[in-house]
Amino acid sequence: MKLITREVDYAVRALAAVARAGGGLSAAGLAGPAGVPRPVLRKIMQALSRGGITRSSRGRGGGFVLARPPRRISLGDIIAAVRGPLKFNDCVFGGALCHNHRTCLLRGRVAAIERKVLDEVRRVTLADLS
Amino acid sequence: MKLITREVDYAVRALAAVARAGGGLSAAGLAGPAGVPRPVLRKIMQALSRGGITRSSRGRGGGFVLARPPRRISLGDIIAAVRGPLKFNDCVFGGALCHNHRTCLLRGRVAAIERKVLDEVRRVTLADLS
DNA sequence: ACTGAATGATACTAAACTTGTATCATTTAA
DNA sequence: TTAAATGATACAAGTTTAGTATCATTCAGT
Repeated sequence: MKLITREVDYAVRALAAVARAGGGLSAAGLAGPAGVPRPVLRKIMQALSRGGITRSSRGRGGGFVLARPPRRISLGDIIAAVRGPLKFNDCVFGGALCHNHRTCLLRGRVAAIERKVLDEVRRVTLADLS
Repeated sequence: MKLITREVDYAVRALAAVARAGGGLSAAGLAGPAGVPRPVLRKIMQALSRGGITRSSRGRGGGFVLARPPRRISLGDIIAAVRGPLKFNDCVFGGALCHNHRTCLLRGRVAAIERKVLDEVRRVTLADLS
């Protein structure tokens, strides 16, 4: 099971580069140094913008800047933007079939673990990763 | 991302049934009540036996029993047997290409989180889940 | 011995997710 | 007007997960 997929890894590297640069950086400018295929990086940067982590400016000379300081961008934010929210806990029986859904012992335990992981990934910030 | 895949979920249910039964249970006897396709359950039970969580007896009247008391079978054991060890941390660059492998900040953080999750899944036992 | 019920091992198919590619539309500065 | 950039979206390939099928082996009961 991967917590950090390739896309998350790319996203962290790209954001670190944006943070270092201070000014705006284009996807093309990011992809090269990071060793990431340009179209992939574009998709990732778009997801980060949709998630409110970066702000983009279009057109010639455009690019991406951080929407807030690195210390206020968490690994959890990045994962959520790129992959959607964490879900350790996909009930096999989808709630409909399983009457124990609310009381299921496994699910309760796993939900608790998931909350801890969420705490952890929110505690790590881009500032720690740059 | 799923910590609990369908197979792990099945495995927990099946083991809980074995624990309740006290005596040995066959895959066929387990699959029905749990609502799991029989061949799937067989594969899972085989994995659990290979992992030393259950002991099997073959031939007529055979089946599965727990290899040790429920309190000593952890969710971590079950996950490891069915899916292999947890790996949050698949380095994108596979170590060969990436010179920062040892110092990579992201990897260090994620490894720490992984250790915590390992602690957690080892702390939950089959006895808690039955 | 024979038979039927059971696991061991393994190969295969199907579905879902991840990764990477391609295209076209829109915006903006020069 | 043009070139450089993002927005949106559709598509293809690769990998993982889920489920199926088969044959070999073991063992109790007759």
